[in-house]
Amino acid sequence: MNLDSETKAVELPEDHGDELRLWLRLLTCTTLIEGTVRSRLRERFDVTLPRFDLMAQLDRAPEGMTLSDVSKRMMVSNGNVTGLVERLVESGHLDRRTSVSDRRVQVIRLTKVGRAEFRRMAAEHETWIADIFSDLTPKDVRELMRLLAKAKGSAQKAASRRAL
Amino acid sequence: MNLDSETKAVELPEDHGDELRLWLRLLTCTTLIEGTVRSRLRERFDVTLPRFDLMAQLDRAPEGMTLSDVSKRMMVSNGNVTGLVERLVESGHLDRRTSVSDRRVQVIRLTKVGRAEFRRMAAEHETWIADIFSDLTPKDVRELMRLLAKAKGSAQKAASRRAL
DNA sequence: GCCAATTGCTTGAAGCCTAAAGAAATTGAA
DNA sequence: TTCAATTTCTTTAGGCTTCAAGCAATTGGC
Repeated sequence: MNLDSETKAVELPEDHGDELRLWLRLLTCTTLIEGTVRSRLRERFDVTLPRFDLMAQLDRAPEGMTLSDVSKRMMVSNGNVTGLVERLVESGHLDRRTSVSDRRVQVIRLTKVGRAEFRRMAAEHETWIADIFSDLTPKDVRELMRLLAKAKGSAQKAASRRAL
Repeated sequence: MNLDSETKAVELPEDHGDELRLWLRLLTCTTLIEGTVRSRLRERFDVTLPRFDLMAQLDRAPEGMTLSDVSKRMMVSNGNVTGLVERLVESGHLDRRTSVSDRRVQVIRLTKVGRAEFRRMAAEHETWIADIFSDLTPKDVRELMRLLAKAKGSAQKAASRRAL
């Protein structure tokens, strides 16, 4: 039995430098792309990224979504969604109504105008993303998808461990 | 000569769905991890993520940095840095002085207290990150690093193309 | 030296975001 | 039925963030 190795595990700090560098690189990539997308959305359509993201969620839900659904999907706070929705209703992109079966619940949908405008933006948005990743081969893309899925699973597990 | 393939390239929309899904997954991963780190920083040290990030930049620059340097490194606006620095000077973590050679320039550094506190936070922060990525093998980590580096390069090229 | 352009930073307006507290509606156990 | 617990959403305070406009200092071409 090797006492040293046991002692080591407890007393010596492990080397987590690689993971830290991975996190920083992930963050840099995302920040870079997010910034590009944000400024293009503003220049071309005078819309903010959070508004675009919210409309994207609703575009996939023709029946509408509750504010809680949106909050979970976008991984932002409830209060945040309340404000975002308020502004998008104000600008005529969203329709909001109280659920008949539960009067606490607000159901929101894209208006006709909102949907048309989103589709127009989304088409162009997709080409920006393709441009941003244009140096990656299809294999790179697949491999990144796979590894990020694994990373996501790992992060979710860690988050739920913490939540206890 | 294949006329069809030329026509296709111009008239038919290409399929960029994979790149879009990759972007969404990248964003989800980052948001998830960022949220975990933010709440742990708040719970354990009552500090915000932007403050931590700024201190991390300064920890690596014993000679100090100018606000512009910080702004570029953190990829945030100048005005943002002005406010962040203001609050961290106020709380005694940062020292700020006007450069003698150029009176427009503000040089900021960690104070003794700021550095000590950052080191304490950073040590724990590193273990959180390791925990978050604990399902990834060393090979996964290497491979992700490589592919993200490639993605970063691609995104930077796209951003500079756009800037013209 | 002069002054136009540039650089570094700050300010102000608007919007995004969180955490925490609170209001209103629903649920479910006794 | 009753009412405590839960759920859904809003509100508030504080901080983060961007963009655009503006001020002050420096630089570079003449």
